[in-house]
Amino acid sequence: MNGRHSGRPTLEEVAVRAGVGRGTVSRVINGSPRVSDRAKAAVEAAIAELGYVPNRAARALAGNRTDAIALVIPEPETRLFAEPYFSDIIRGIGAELADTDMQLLLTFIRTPKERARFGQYLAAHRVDGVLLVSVHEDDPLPDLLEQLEMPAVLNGRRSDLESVSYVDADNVGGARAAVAHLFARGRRTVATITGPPDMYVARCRLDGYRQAVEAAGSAGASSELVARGDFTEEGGRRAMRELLVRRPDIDAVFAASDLMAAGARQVLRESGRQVPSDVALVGFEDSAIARHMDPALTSVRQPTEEMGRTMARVLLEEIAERASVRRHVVLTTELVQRDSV
Amino acid sequence: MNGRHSGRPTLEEVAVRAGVGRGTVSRVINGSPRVSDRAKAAVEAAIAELGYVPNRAARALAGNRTDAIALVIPEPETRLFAEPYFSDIIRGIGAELADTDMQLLLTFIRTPKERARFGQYLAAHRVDGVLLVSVHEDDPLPDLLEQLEMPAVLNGRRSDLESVSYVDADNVGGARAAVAHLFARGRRTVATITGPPDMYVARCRLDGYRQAVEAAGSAGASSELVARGDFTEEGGRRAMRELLVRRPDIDAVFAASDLMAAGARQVLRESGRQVPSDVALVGFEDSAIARHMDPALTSVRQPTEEMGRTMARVLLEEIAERASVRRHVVLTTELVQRDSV
DNA sequence: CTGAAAGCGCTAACAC
DNA sequence: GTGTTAGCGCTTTCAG
Repeated sequence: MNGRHSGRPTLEEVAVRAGVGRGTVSRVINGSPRVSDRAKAAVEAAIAELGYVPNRAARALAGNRTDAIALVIPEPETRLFAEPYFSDIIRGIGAELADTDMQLLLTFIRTPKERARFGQYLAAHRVDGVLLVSVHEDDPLPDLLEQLEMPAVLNGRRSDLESVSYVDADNVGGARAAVAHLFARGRRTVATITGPPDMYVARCRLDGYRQAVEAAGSAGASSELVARGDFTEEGGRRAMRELLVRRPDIDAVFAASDLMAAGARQVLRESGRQVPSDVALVGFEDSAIARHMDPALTSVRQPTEEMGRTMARVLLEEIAERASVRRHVVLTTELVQRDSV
Repeated sequence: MNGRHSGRPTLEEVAVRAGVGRGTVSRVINGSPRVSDRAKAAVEAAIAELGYVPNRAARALAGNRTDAIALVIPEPETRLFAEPYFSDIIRGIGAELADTDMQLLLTFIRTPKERARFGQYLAAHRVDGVLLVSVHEDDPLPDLLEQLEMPAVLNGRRSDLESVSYVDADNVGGARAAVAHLFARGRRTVATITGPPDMYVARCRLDGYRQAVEAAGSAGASSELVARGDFTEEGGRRAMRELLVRRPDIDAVFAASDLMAAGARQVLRESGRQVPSDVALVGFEDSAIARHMDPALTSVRQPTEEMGRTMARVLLEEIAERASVRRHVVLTTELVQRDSV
C-alpha cells in the first residue's frame, strides 16, 4: 500500500470548505485578478484554517514547470574561486529567492560524464532556469542552454560578444582604478601580474592596467612589466620572481587576483623588500582571502553578494517573460584602500 | 494554450516502442526484479533510442515523495563558520549525491519568519529529508523534524544525548591531541581559549584540554588558564589579553577555533612575544582561515568534506529504510603540525 | 511475470 | 466570475 493520502489538505478540500469550485481556489492561489473579493476572502480563510500548502509536484506536473532553478558549479573552480566568493554568490541568490517560491538546486559538475548527465537534465526540463558561475571561454554549456531556449544567467562572460544573459563586475574599471591609485601615490614603475590570457576576466583586468598606465603618461606599458600568472598563489610567486629579475626597479605591482597578490607579497618579502614602502601591492579581491592573508592589503573589491542577487533577479525576469530578452549587467567595483601607500 | 506535451518522450511512448505495458516500463526503471530479461532488454533499448528521461514531477506526485533533500543553513552562522567549512560540507554532500537521483536544495534561514515558513515547508513534505548544519542547543528545528518523523541528519550535536542522527568530529580527541602535543614539546603552562559554554562543541574541546592537562600530570587545570571566547577573532583577542594579565608566564595556548587563534596571535605579537618560540599556539581548524592567516600555525583539522559525504550517506539510508533508526557517527580529527614548537 | 486501470493534486481550457 | 472537466506522466494495485 502506498501512502495514499498523506493527511495534509488538498486544494479540493479547501474548495469544499470555502464553498467554491477548485478552479476558484487555484485562481486565488495564483493571484488571478478574475476572482470576486467575496470568493477570495472565503478561500483565504479556508486555506488558513486548514493550513493548506500547495503540492509542488502536482503543480509542476500540471503546469509544466518546476519552480526550481539550478546553480551549476564546475568543480575544478570551487577550489580556486572557492571560499567567500562562492558562498557570497550563493548567499545573494538565496536572499533574492527568499520571497519567491522558487527553489535553488545545487549541481556540481566534476567530470565529463556529469556534464553529459547535466545536458540530459536540462533537456528533461527539470529546472526552469540555470545560473552558471565561472564560465570558461570554451564551455559548451552556455550554447547548449541557448539552443534549448532555457533561461540562463552567467556570472562573468565568455567574451565581449556574450549572447547569453550575464552579470559581471567592472573588471576594466576596477583594474584601472587600482593602478591609477598607485600612480597617484607617486609610484612610477608599476608592474602587473595577469591571469590566464584565455580568460576574459583576465584580459579585462590587463586592459584596465594598460589604460591607467597610458593615462598616467608613463613610459607606456612596457611588456617587461607584464608577467603572466594563473590566478593561483604559486602562479603569483613565479610571476613576481620573473618581474624582479626583469625589472628590479619596480616600485608597485597590480596583481589580477588576491591569491596572486599573496604569492607576490611572499616573494617580495623574501627578497628583502618592504611592502608597501618599497613596493606597493594591490590585488583584485576574488576570493576575499586577502582579508585574511594581509589585513593591510589594498584591493579591488567585487560586490559578490550583489552579483548573486542580481543573477537571481535577472533569471527570474527571464523566466517570467517567455520572450528571450538577454540582459547584460555590469556592477561596479570598489577600491578598498587598506595600506598607506 | 499551455505547452501541453513538451515534446520529450513519456513512459507511455517507451512502452509502445518496446511493445509492453506501462507498468512493465515503470518496473524496469525502478529496478524491480519481477521483470523478464526479455522485457527488460526491450524496454532498455526503447529508452535508449528515445532518449527517455522520467519526469520528476509526475514521479513525485504518484510516488508521494520528492527525491530531494534540503540543506538548511542558518544565516547568522554562515558568516562565522563561513567559507571553506561551508563549501567543504556542500562539496561532500554533492559528491555523495552525484550518483543518486536525489536533488540538493539549499535553504537559508535568516529570520524567525523564514524559520516558520520552513516549518510549513517540512509539513508539506516538500523534501524527503533534511540536513542541518551548525545546530544550537536551543534550536527547535531538530525536535520539529523528529516530531514530523522526517529523516534528518545534523552536523554536530546539541548534547551528549542527541536523539536525532548526527555526524560530528571528534572534538574531545582533537583537543586532547593538540594539548598533548604542546606538553610533549616541553611546554609547561598551557592555557586555553574556549568557545561559548552553551555550545556542545565548545564544551567538548574544553574537555579534551582538561584531559590532556591531567594526563600530563600538570599542576591541574587551573581555572586561571581558561579564558572564555566566542569563536570569533575579536573574542580571541579579548581572551588572550585576559590570559596575559592573569598568567604572564604562559608558554602555550590552545584556542578552540582558528579565528580565535588568529586573534590570540595578534595580541601575543603586539605584546612583544614571539610565536611560537615564546608562546606556542594551536588552533582548531573550523574555517580553515588559519591556512591563509598563518601558514605556519599548527592546528587540529576536521575532515569537513568527509563529514558532508557522511551526512548525505546517512540521510539516504534513513530515507530508504522507513524505520527510524538513528545513526551517530563521529569522525576523527587530525593534528596538522606546521610550526616547529 | 505483465497489462489494464485507478488515481496522485493541480492547472487551464471551456462553458455557463 | 466561477464551476466543471480534462489531462500532466508516473506508480501501484489488481487481475490474469
